[in-house]
Amino acid sequence: MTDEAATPAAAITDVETDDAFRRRPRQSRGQKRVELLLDAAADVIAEHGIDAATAEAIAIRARTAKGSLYQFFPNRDAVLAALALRYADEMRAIHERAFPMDPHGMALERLIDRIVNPLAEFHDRNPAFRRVFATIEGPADDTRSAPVRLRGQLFDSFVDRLDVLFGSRNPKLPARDRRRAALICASVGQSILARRSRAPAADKKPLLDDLKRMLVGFLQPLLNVQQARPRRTATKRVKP
Amino acid sequence: MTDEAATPAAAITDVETDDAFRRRPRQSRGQKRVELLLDAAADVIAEHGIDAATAEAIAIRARTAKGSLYQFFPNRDAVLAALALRYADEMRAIHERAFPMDPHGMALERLIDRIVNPLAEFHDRNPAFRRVFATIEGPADDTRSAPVRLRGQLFDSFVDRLDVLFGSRNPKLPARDRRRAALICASVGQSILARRSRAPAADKKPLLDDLKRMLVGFLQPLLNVQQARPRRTATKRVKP
Amino acid sequence: MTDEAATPAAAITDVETDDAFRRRPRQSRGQKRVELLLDAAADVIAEHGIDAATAEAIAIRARTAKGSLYQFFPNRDAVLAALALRYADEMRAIHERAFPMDPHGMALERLIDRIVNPLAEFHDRNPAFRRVFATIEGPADDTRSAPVRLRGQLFDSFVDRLDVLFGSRNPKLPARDRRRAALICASVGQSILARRSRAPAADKKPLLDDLKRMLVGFLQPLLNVQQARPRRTATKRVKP
Amino acid sequence: MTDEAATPAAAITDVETDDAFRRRPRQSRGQKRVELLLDAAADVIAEHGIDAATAEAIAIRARTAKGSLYQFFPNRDAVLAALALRYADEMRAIHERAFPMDPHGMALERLIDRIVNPLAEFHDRNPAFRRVFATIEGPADDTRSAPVRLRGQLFDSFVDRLDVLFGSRNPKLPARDRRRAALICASVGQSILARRSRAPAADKKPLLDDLKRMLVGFLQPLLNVQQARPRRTATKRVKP
DNA sequence: TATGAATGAGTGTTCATTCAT
DNA sequence: TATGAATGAACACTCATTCAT
Repeated sequence: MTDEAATPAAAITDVETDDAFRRRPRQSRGQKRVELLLDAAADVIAEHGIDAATAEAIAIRARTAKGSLYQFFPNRDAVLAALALRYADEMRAIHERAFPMDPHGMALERLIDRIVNPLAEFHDRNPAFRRVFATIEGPADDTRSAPVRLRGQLFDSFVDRLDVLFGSRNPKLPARDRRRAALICASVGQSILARRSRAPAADKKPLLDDLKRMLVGFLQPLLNVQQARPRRTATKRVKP
Repeated sequence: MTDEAATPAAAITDVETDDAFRRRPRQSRGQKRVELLLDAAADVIAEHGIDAATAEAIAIRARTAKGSLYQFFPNRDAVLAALALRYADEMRAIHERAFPMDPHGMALERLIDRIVNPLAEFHDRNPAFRRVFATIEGPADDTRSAPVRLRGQLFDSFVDRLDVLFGSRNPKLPARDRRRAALICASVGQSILARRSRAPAADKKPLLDDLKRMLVGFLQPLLNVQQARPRRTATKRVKP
Repeated sequence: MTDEAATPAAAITDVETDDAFRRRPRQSRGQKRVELLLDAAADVIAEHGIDAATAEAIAIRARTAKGSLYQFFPNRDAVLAALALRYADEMRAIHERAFPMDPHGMALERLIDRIVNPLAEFHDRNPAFRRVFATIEGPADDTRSAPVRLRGQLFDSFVDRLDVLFGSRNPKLPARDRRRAALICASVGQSILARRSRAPAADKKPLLDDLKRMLVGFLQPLLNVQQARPRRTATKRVKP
Repeated sequence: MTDEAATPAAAITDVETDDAFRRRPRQSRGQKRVELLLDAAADVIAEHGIDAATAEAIAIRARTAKGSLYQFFPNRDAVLAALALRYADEMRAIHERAFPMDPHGMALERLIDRIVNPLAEFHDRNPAFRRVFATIEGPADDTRSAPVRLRGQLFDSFVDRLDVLFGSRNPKLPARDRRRAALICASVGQSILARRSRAPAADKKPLLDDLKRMLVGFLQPLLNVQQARPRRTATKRVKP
């Protein structure tokens, strides 16, 4: 179980670790500057989109000289890649907490709550994330840019997690169906959560409820086959 | 009824009609050239992404001189806008056929089939569409480019259509809930259809079925309330 | 004989023909602009050295916008490569005239005159050539720049020519010695001619004479072994 | 005699003495650091060319911080200038040993051996020297960099030495011819020695022999006039 | 003092748009 | 009118040099 969960988690973090930095900053000043630059990049992306996140725009936003950016990053894409990595790290932490060790004893609704709620909060908190990394666009070109590649890896690792989870919930479910269900849930979740974050405050709660209801409705027939489980003596039926 | 459908349809087409063309070509010669350019733009976008759709790339793909492009379009964005318009036109035709005059007598499943199937086919046929226009990213900046604006308008008009449809299916449904349901369906549909088009052939059918099942499950409680009333006693057909 | 001469001649011209141009200019205007740019590059190099031949400096010198340079050349190095090609073409013409079809009947002094004189004139006329292409620096790095590569190829093809010539003069001369002699003559010639072109006018003639005397002295023992040739009936000893 | 030799020797060393060092390091510690930096610069130049010898590359190669470089040198050119000075010092030592006190009693061949051999060895040992300082390119611009200026001075001082030497060998030789001969010998020597150092091992000895033979042949008529006097009648010496 | 971060002018390159032919 | 050249503003990236720690 731990292993199953560990693999995809690692997949997130190992993304592009190699050349993400031109040189790892050795003075605390540099560490701070790197964070500043990533924050600046996120701000620019959030406000003006990824195409506006030029080296200069990022530098200006970070109140830094353009050259400083290249002290730590080999090129502009590396900044975005590092930003993605930072998101990936936080994502991993969220996943680690969200995906329960033993999901068998948990009602589907609660399970979904546990996963969806922190993701919703994450989307709310990171406009740049939803703007760049919560997109559907797929690979069609060899000149893939780092952010696009990372976006795919982030998504895939989330699908992996769901895949494993669904498998442990219903081992009878054929692998193909399981993976497809995972893909759909990830896709729908990403899509609705991104939209929800931009919705007026009044719609946020209902949108989240609707998403959950949709996922429950979709997953129920796939995962709850073994409804009458023997080890539950007392009633306490989580779901009627 | 016709009106209800016409309004959002018009919304799609009237988008940017004013300056989209520098000079509306009346001769079929020019018309053909425009179509060629739009085809070329779509091809380039499909293969290399929107950033690669430079004026020169489009012209080369269309086997035309760069200058000719500006004979018909005031600027590069106008090309993309025109492409979006062309998609919008086809979309409108699809909607016109898909959204039935009298949806009352139609089972929800059939209704969804009617709308989703042609859209799925449309996504399959237009890789450039899903690559650029089937994205979530929303407006956040004044310097927004035409394609982004149009993408939003396309989406909104689809939501409008669904909104109207849902309203005619269940007039009791509060406007706010209705619109939200429409938004969710549009968002989910777009997301899954775009992904489906890039999926391996074997997955295409199941993905479509899953999407439909998901939508039915989500809409059933919202739209089928009135149907159940007369035959309430016996059957309880809601979910076999 | 014709073949032997043709091979190295071709070697000069085939240098980098492929991507020297981003796009071959199709209007006569463009042709002129290309020539202008090459002239400008040559001027800048002649006056300020190759490091000063920046894209901007060349453009300014050619009274052109910086961007125009990239209309015809894929990058800055390609300009220098094209310049080298132009030199190579002229060189080839010079060689074609200088290297006689049948050198057997010609005194060594005359042979050398025929080769050295036009080269001296060429060096005089092309300061940029001697500044960049008449240098010794050899390969030591993979990131070879086009001009350096071309410089080597130009030199090598000249050595090839001499090699062939020496071989036809004295077939008994071992290939290794022949090639070495060719290398030395080319190297010495290049070195002295470049220096001569920068010398005060009064020194130009004596420097040329000295170079020739040096070459004659060096080559005499290698090439004139078969001194008593039967087909020369009358005395008319060109060189005692 | 000592004076004659001393003047050009001094000329080599006095070059740029003033500002070459920002602060002349008195502690052996600093001295060592300076030597390390110069070694590093030479290495980088030898391996990747002078353009690659950036302040950072040199510092990294010297396992030093970039800032330390500026502790000892006012700017990057000063590093190269100091390197040139170091070469000049070694050169001067070589010259001091090579240029005999009384060359009158020495055969021309031995004289040339004495000068050429250590220079050949020096070229072999110092790839950076031949890469940067053994070039023909002459001054033509005020913005000339220190290395170029120094390269010229090194060469000139060698010419001076030869000039003096030739004068002492044949006082009758007109100053103009003498200086020209010195120039030619220096130029040819530099050119061939640089090439020889990059030649395959098997060619090194023959190339050196050829160079010597060439120089002997060239200088014989100019310097050995007084020796030939007694046997003038018969032989018809090649060029009196 | 030694280290490595900060700075910004400069260079190569792209590309939308205009213009001459 | 169609073609492709001309233009210049923008952007990515480098590197000598200065500065804070």
